[in-house]
Amino acid sequence: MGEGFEISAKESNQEEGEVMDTPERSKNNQIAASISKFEDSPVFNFLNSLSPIKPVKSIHITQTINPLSFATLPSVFTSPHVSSLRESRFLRRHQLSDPSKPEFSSDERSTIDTNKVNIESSKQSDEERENLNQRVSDGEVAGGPSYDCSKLVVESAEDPSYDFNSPNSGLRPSCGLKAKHMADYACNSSTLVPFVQEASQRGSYGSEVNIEGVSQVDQDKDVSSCDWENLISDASNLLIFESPNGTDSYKKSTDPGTSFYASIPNDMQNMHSLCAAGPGEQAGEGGEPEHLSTQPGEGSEITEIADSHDIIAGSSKMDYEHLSGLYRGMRRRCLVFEMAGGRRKHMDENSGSDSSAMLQSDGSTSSNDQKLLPMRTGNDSSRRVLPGIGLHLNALATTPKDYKIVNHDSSASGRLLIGPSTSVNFHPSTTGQELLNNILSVAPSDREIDGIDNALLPVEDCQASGYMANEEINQNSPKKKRRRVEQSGEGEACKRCNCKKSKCLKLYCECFAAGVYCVEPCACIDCFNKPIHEDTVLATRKQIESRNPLAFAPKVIRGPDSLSETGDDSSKTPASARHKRGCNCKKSGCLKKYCECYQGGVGCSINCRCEGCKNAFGRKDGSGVISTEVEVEEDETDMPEKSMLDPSFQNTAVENDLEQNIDSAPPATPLRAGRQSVQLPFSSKKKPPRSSFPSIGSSSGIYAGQGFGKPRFLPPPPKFDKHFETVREEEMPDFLQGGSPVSGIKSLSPNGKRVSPPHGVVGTSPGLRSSRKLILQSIPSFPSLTPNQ
DNA sequence: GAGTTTGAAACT
DNA sequence: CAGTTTCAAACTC
Repeated sequence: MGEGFEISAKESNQEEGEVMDTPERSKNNQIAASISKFEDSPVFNFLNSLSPIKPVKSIHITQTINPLSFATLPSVFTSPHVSSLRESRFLRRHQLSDPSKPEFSSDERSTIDTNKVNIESSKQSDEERENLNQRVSDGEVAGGPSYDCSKLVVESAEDPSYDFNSPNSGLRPSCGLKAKHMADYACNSSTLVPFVQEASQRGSYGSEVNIEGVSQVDQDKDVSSCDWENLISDASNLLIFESPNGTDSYKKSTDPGTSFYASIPNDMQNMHSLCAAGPGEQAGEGGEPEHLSTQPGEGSEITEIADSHDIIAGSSKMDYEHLSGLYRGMRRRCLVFEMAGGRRKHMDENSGSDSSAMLQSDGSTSSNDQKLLPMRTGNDSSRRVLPGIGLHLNALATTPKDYKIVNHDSSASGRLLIGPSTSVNFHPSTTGQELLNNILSVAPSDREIDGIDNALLPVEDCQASGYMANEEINQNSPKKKRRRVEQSGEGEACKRCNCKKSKCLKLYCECFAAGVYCVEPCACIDCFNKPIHEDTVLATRKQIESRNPLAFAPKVIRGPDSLSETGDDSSKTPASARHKRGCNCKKSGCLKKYCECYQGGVGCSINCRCEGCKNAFGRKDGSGVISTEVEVEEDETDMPEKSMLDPSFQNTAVENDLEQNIDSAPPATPLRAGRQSVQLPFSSKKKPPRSSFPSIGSSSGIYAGQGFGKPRFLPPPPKFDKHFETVREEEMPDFLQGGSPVSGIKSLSPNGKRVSPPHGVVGTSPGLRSSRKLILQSIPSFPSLTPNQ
């Protein structure tokens, strides 16, 4: 690994120049090359020794960590791309690494990536790009020089992909491939390659991972000494500690080259071919984001694998499709924002031609995801750097490269920034195949880039994502659109606005609020929320952020507790989630979508100033689920509604009910009493604790993640989907997580009824408990966040 | 499809 | 920070 990688790096350096290597490295590389011969055997041994260990760690770590840290991790990008498989291993690394990553990985990789991009851009002409795009669409991997990388990825990926199926196979082969590819292609993509390799290796489950880490270690150590034992011991250490760097590198690698996805493969076959490439890239690009999202654990890993696998294999494993679909959604969200940023850069660098480049690289990866998501994590590092708050815009501004163009084109409408919300994807029923179908159908033949703006991403997600797609696309009427969206369950991802006066540059605009560009389906007038007006959009976002840093942050925050504790339930149960600011409903009883809490599928919390809260998902009181009781009590009028609930909600409501075990109890506790009364949040069950950990349940901001150092993707506000919520938690932006959602954000006590403690945690109960919560929350949340970032 | 209601966002 | 206005979604007819 190390050799191949280094070699590639050298070559790349020649071409690209510079970036890759520091003098030390070059030396190390040379040395390593010489040493490598010797090392092989020892290294392998070393790896072998290591590999067993890691798996164990990985497993445990994932489980333990995921709940708390993962949310952060995923956001980090860190190793995510590596893959679900890796995650287990890297879990620690990620956390540890995250901090380190920025330095090491970000610098080198980012630079490399940029170089690549530039190179590619310079090399490729627009025509070539177009050709590539077409190829990609066709399923062919692009052949251009820049594209070579993609090929490499593909090839290497293939093995891995298969490996995924059979974990055992493949590690070394992949390595060999890597080396070859690296040497042969000597593409700028060197970064990519490593990444791919890693991905593939990881896919193989691990031993490979060790290798990677080892390779790095080897480099460092080779120079100094040949003592294998020492190396091994060191390596082991390194693996643990340094691994982060490795992960970083992976991330980096993924970001740059991989960042670009081919827009969409038309055919399954194409898919397959693309998929072959895809794993690497996807893993690489999406990988981070994906991982971020996926980190959750074994299950996540599996899903990811499945995704990659599916994509890669093209295999059409239907089984995985669903999962993949989910992930895709996840990825998209994440990707989107990242994309946005990355994309823009990319565009800038490439001078707009990027799309092709992106396509190429992406194309290779093109998997369903790609189609769906144009996004790529792209250069996470750069993004990470961005200080911005999590706003998507920020992310965009900062990380132009990431943006991907979704070419979708058309059919759909346009381009959307992918919203976090692609919640649709998550919907169980449709997900996989539908998405694929949609995607396929949608196949973006067009990729014409309007320009940089376009780069931003047209997200297909809405359309692709789901149910919505076809219908929505066709339909223009805002109402229909909305409803569809709701029905689809998507909440925000595919939002369609109908703004008349706000120019879609205010939070009134759902699209804007979600960090997404308005698309055709939108019925907005005078819309400035389009790629063309990117500058304006970004500026506006900044202004809004300056006013309220969390303006674009997910509105719904999930309590970590729920995650860890409740586990399944928590993820599902809305109860754990809370609206960051809380609602202020006066007349709706929090039983209609007017209520953001209700709309987000979460219960009202202390932060809420609502009157007569009947929120079926949970009252302020913390009475938790409530539902019926409350409703019964006060709302006689509302009752019908409750039962009815919005169609869109029904699903969620049902789920919630199941999860929450809604108190069907009619008795209604007087709404107010419950609410205000502060029934103990804790009493309600999980709420208090949940609140304590702020996890973001839904997120409105697509971009958001990036803004904060890490590119977290805020999941779209899942207004309806709870699935999202669970996922989101993981995805939650670090900052969000760190701070108690509510507390951190704002203490709401407008009315003074309830004041969230300063730090706010969300604490449901005012009073003493709140204090407790604060402590707990504050502590866990922040720490976790920082490390990753 | 038009009009009303609602509550968040924006403004003062 | 509080009150008011603006806005667009949600809802109703």
